[in-house]
Amino acid sequence: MTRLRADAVRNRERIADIARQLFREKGYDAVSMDEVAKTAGVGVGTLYRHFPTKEALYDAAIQAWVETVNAAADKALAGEGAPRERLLAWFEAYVEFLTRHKGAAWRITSAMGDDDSPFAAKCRTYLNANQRVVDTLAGEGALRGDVDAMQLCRLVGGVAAVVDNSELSADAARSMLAVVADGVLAA
Amino acid sequence: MTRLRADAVRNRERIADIARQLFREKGYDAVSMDEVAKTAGVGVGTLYRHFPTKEALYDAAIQAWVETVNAAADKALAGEGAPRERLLAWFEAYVEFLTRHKGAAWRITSAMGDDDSPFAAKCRTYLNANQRVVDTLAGEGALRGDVDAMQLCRLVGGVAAVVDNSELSADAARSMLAVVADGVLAA
DNA sequence: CACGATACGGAGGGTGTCTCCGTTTAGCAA
DNA sequence: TTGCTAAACGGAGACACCCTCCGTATCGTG
Repeated sequence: MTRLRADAVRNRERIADIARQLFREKGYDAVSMDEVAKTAGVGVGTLYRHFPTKEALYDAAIQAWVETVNAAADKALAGEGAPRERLLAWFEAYVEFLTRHKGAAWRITSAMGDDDSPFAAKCRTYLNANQRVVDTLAGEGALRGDVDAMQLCRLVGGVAAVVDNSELSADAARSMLAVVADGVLAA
Repeated sequence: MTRLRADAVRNRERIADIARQLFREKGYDAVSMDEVAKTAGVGVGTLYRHFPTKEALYDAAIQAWVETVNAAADKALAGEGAPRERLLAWFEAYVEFLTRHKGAAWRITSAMGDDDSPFAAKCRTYLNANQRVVDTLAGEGALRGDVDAMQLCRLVGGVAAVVDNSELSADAARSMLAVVADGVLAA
């Protein structure tokens, strides 16, 4: 295992930073690899040396915020409110995560259950967080028997994708999430 | 208003037929306009004379089945069962419609509320059908007060998109739809 | 049958992802 | 410091996609 050259490390980080900004402002489709390269002041060859595909670059660009998802789940669950409030708090946090980068919600939710996707690692993290939520609330007897974490990922991810795509208001998102919450909570 | 030439009509129909088959088998992205043209035995210019964009061709290709959606809504509502059964029957029919062509569910659900989309007409039809379902069940006092048809289109469309994309089983679809149904039915 | 309006075909323009390879440079060793 | 080699760089260009343009062929009417 040979060390990475210093200039390579610098470039990799600058590229990921630039890409993060661009993707965040414009969304996945509206940013071309040429644009990322030009903005970062490197050739496209350099881009592809560091990130084998555009999706891999995207994955790296949106990496940082994924790592706080578990903390967010804990925070939502730790509240004192009724199960419904805590579940909704988690749902809203989850949607907020997924919609932080335009186009990410659908891409990630699409990749759920696909081990070959560049987003597979992120999906596992999300699935895990949802699993903890399910376990906690089920332990309190607050959920219907047949709720599982993957299903929740898909339901809430689907809502997030629609909210992101149609640029719906937070209120509209909340009322859709309330439907899902009421559907999984014990009657 | 001059008449259409006979060969033009023939070509238009053959193109739409071929496109329907191809899109249905492979999904929107995996079919190129060149492929449609070659398979139909025409030049791409002819394609674009009849359909101004790929999305317009897609819209035409999936047209036929849309026209039966109102009948499907009536049929689902006409049943004798409890509101929950009838609502679920409608949801399943709706998802079955949207997933009949790979990739259509997300495209159409994305276009909800966008009057400029090539799918705007389809969206209105779908919205209408959902509105009738909402009106009927609300008339029976079976729904929560704040349910509206657009929200339902988005929720069920989101589920359809995920089901289509991840090629989920009918059972998996049903259990997700049950969550949505329980979330909108009066407690 | 002749002729004008209509339709056809496919080369090619513009843009996107990704590859290939000649050139440059970092970093170590003498 | 200097020389050398493996690593990294840059950007031309291959390939695929959607779509346009215009010269050619065809329909259908007078």
